[in-house]
Amino acid sequence: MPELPEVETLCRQLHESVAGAAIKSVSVYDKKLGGIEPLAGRAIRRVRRLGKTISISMDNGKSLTIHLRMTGRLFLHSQNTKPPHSRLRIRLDGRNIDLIDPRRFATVKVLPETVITSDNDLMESFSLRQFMERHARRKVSVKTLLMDARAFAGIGNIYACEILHAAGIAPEKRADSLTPEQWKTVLRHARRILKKGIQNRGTSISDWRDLYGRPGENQNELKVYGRAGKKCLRCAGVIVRVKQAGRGTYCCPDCQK
DNA sequence: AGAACCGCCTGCTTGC
DNA sequence: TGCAAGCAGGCGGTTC
Repeated sequence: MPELPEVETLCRQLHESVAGAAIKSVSVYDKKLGGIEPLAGRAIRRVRRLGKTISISMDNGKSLTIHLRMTGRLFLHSQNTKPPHSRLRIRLDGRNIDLIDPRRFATVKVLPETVITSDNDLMESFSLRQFMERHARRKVSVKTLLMDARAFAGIGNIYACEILHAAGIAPEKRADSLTPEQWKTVLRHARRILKKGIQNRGTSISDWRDLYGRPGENQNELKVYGRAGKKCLRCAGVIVRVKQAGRGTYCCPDCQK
């Protein structure tokens, strides 16, 4: 599932490959996506990430925004054939960007370009003071808070599990019970883990692929996610999988307190 | 107001 | 072997 590192990978690759290109046409293959206003003739200016959203800004002051949700991918290719589960195609000069999405949760919109200043993105600007004021006293679990898009941009289930394991904090621990020092520890590990995820072009635990169809390499770095029953890599414990707020959560009961 | 829960989807896994 | 049920989960909307 695409989280911050996966979406950042796609945005960097898109910007590198298609900035300056002109859109020839856009085809929507899935009615569920709804109508997209015409984009033919527009030139792509830049591609950037806003949380987990991909924003492709064009030369008319609007931006094509894509959210991949669970199983969405973008695939840049030059074939005429339609890949399985392709829901939308953006045609450029001799190249296509296909939105591939088996579960059909992804969303696509054309929105006016807005100057958005996010203050909750650990890879961009993040205000610790504002975070402490707004969220540190909340009664939700620390894992739920890590995955709350208002508190942190782009952190999903896999990276939340990894961050809490690295920080030695139990996922069900209440957010309001962490000291400022513990939050600093969490944020330090979060930055490190997200950065490494980007360097590794994402975590290909199931069907994640980058813009060119290549798997990422960050699955080799995972310390807890998907490792139920295996030995903890930090201590002598055994990783368990528990259900928390409806999501599979991996942690080590011995070294996460 | 804040926290918990629901439903959207479909491919894969599990159990009989 | 085959088929149905169970499961996965981001996030907007609804309910408590």
